[in-house]
Parts: sequence; structure tokens; C-alpha cells
Amino acid sequence: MPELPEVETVLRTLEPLILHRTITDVWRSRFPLHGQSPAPVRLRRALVGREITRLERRGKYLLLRVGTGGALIHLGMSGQLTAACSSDPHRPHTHFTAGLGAGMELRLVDPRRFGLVEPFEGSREPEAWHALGPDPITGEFTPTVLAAALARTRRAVKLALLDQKVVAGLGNIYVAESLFDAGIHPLRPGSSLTSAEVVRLHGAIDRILRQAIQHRGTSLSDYVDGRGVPGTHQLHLLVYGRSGEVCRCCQGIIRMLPMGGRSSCYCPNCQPVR
DNA sequence: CATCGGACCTGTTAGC
DNA sequence: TGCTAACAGGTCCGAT
Repeated sequence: MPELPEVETVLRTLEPLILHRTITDVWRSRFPLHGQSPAPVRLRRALVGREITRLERRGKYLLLRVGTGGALIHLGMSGQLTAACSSDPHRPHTHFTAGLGAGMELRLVDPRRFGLVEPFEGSREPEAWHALGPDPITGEFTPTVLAAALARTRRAVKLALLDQKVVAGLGNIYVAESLFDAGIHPLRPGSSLTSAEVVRLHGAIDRILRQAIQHRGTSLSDYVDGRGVPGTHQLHLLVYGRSGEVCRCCQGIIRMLPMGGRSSCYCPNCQPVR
């Protein structure tokens, strides 16, 4: 579910609700997230009794900071991270909660359990946070950086853009939309792009992500922001999920091709193989 | 080393 | 109507 625009929207809506609150207690379900979950004692030691000083985002990851230390959070495919009334009953598939006082609770609901809550102590954040490539809506992602990353791979550009080391935050939806916007076929090898195409692709990624953030993310089935409110960008998708429908640009038919176990929607007309 | 495929999960939907 | 299979926004790991 959540790609960069969704995670950014969660950050913007959640941070004002939880900032400067002190975590009173934490709980996790007996089910593992992401294949494993930290021992409850590790979560407690890193979080309980500490004040939330900041919520940060990089790519699709969130970092909940409590002074020194905190927790790295990922929403996986189906995660919802919200601030709720602690008196509200837990919804099914609630896997992590943190009491915030004043009758409030931070909750992670994640049916598919691909999400992650990884506590850390001290100044060194978990490795996954440092392994990420440039975040595309800060200044670190430039056409030059993208060109360098694509030049050194023969992978299909679609797969390269899904690699979080190349650019952090894109997923299946926004890669499809960005490639369409740039007029580039998803199967083109990364190293085959001309510099003009890289510049176009970089601009497309920037534009698409900013639009999606303005629309507070894409809610296809279960994405909601930190208050539980869905986004509206699904109303603006031009290729993702539109296989068989008419291209709004050329009136051709949007096609889908299987790549790396998942599907890529594109317009054969607007995105020629060349 | 780079790259690909499968595994990890549950819920929803399409098709028989 | 009811069952089964395919598919869904992500990431990691082992094999090639």
C-alpha cells in the first residue's frame, strides 16, 4: 500500500498529534511482523517513559524519535499507523500500540504483517534506515544522481526504480505513473536511457510524487493517514490499475505486463519500446 | 557482483 | 450460492 506520498501524509497528519507526548506503555501482538518481531522488553526499554521528539521519513520508512533512540517503522503492504482513543476497541490485526497519555494511543494495524517496528537505542539508527538511497523530494535526488544509478544497471528501468537504493520511496503505483508521465517503456534497460530521458524521468517522478502528496496519497483499498482519513490520488491515476481501459492521453488501450512477479501498467502508444 | 524468483501474510475478487 | 485460484501497494534471501 503505502509508498512515499502515503507515508509522507501519515507523517504530516500524525506528527502534530503525538509530538512531545511521553510513551506510557507499549504492546505488541504475539504475531511476528516482517518475519520476526523484537522482544517486548526491547520495545519497552527503548520507548517507555520517553518523550516523542520527532517523526521523520525517508523513503517509505518512518523514524519515531524519543530523544536518543526510538523506533523504525515500515507500513509494509497493508499497514495503517494512526493516533486513536485508547478507549476505542482494537481493530482486528492490530499488532503494535504505544500509549501516549491523555487517552491516546498510537496504533499499527497490518493484516498482511509485512510491516516493521524496530526499536533502537543510542544515536545509531537501524541499518535499514541507512541503506536507503536518495529521497526524491529532498534535494538529494537530482537528474545526475538518477543518471549515475541507471547507467550502471542493465535491469529494466521499472525494476531499477523499485530498488530502494536507487531512489527511496517509489513502489509499483508511482513507478508506473512516473514512467507514463515521462513516456518511457517499463522494459527499457536502465543503461539505455538517454540523458534527455533521464531528465524527463526525474521531472516526472518529482511532479507525480508532489501531486500525490497534495492529494494526501492513493487509497485503493485500505490506506489511511494518521487520523484514519483516506487520500484521493486514486482519482488521478493515469495508468496504474487501468489495464484494458482507454488512455486519457492518446485514446489507445492501457496494457499490463508481468514483471518480477507483479504487473506493470503502461500505454504502448505513449511509452514506445524504441 | 548483479539479477531473478520465491517466500513471507491475509483479504478481496474473478471465475467456474 | 459456494468454492478455488489469482492477485494486491513491499522487502528480504538464497540461488544463479
